[in-house]
Amino acid sequence: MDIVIDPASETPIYRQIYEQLSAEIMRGELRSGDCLPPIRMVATELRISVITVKKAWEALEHAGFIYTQAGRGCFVADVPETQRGDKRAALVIERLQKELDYCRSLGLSKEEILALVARSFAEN
Amino acid sequence: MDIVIDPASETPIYRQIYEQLSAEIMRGELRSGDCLPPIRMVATELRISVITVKKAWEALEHAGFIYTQAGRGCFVADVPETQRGDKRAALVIERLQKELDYCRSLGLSKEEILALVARSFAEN
Amino acid sequence: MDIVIDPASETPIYRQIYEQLSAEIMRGELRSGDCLPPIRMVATELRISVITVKKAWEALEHAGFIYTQAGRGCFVADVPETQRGDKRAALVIERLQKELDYCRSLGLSKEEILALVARSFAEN
Amino acid sequence: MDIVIDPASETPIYRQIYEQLSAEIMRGELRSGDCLPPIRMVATELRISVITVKKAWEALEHAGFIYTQAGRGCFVADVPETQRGDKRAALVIERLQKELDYCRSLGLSKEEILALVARSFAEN
DNA sequence: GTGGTCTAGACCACT
DNA sequence: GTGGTCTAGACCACG
Repeated sequence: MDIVIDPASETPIYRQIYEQLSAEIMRGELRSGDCLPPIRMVATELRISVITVKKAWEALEHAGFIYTQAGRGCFVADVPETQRGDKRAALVIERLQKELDYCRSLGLSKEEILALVARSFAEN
Repeated sequence: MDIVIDPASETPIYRQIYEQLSAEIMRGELRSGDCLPPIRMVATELRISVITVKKAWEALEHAGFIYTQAGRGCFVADVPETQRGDKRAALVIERLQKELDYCRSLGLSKEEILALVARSFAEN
Repeated sequence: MDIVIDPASETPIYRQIYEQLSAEIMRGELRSGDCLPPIRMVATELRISVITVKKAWEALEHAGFIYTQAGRGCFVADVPETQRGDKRAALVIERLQKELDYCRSLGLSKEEILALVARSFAEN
Repeated sequence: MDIVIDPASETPIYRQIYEQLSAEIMRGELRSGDCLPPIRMVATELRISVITVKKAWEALEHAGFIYTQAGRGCFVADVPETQRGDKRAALVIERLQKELDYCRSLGLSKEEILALVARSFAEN
């Protein structure tokens, strides 16, 4: 469970956590039933407020990625393989679509964008 | 000079205006020297506060897209053709790159992303 | 009577005119009794509003540099040689003093400032 | 962090604040990483509107003197020692040069100006 | 608690 | 008429 925080980023910290954990769950790195570390511990390690971690956890629970058992902790929920594709799509497609539309509004051509995509996948 | 506001959007109104106008300037629809309509008029037409329009204008001036002559009005600045490409790139590539990286981190394949791009350009 | 306007400058146009004309009078280039050109003519030549020229003229009259004869025009006032020094001082010393204080507040040393002064006089 | 407001001054309040704080940062009195007091507190102490303070803060951030972390506060940015000289110069030299040129155009001699400089540094 | 956004409305300087 | 500044006061997102 790696989480990297960029305090200078425009995206709020709790959202950075949410995006990274949800991605790990969908990639299968965190498996159904796995227990998440206590929020106080995460907060200490990341040097951020407990409230912020709590907010990220809530977002994850709300989206169905984790569930809470009062007094015991938080666990990774069971996301059936078939649903993962849908979730991924729901998470990302709208955002990407917006970004692409913005690119087009600036006059970027389809070719230019395709080149960027290719580069992104070539990098690693 | 078309501006469309979405009050429900997460991105602040003044930023929506900024993005649309900067895009129009970079596409060359608004030409160097063109006089922008008075902020009060824009405010009335868009049914928003003068101050919100002013904030957008300030952002545009700050970014070098327009310049102000107190008492006379605001004018489109001279953005050399060669710089336009750079500005567009600087504005958009970083954002798009981030989005693409996030898509990949969710496990989206290159093919899935290319399909989204194709769809975006097919729509209109 | 040369006047050069910089529309992009922060100092208002009427003040640019005021400063240049008052300087010309104090240097003796415009002499006591000389008739100034009609404001409409000045406005046309400088491509600015008549109102702006009027404002500059009023400022000059208020400061005692020119006087108006209704229906005939505006004339350079009689500024005795002895008074010129005082007027110059009054005009400029306060402003320069402020500027120097600001330089000091930024930590500029006396030597650095003296170097700037020397350079200013060395240029032409 | 001393700020003194002169409500009677021609220079806008937010600019007075900007100039004083930027000077303190460049002199090294406010150090990189230092947390600025909350804008509402500053507003209360100076008996001005929060918005006016915010405007000053925005100008400082825009110029790279401070950075903001929403929800946490504003912090003094890291201005490398080497850049400080440049920033100071860029800020002040142009203004001082203009002022000196104006003095010369009024016929002030180099000696007179040097005397003013000497006096400015003799005062305190 | 912090800053970010938006509102309505006033007054001033400049053209 | 234009933009520039300042006001008071509200609501939201973030930590």
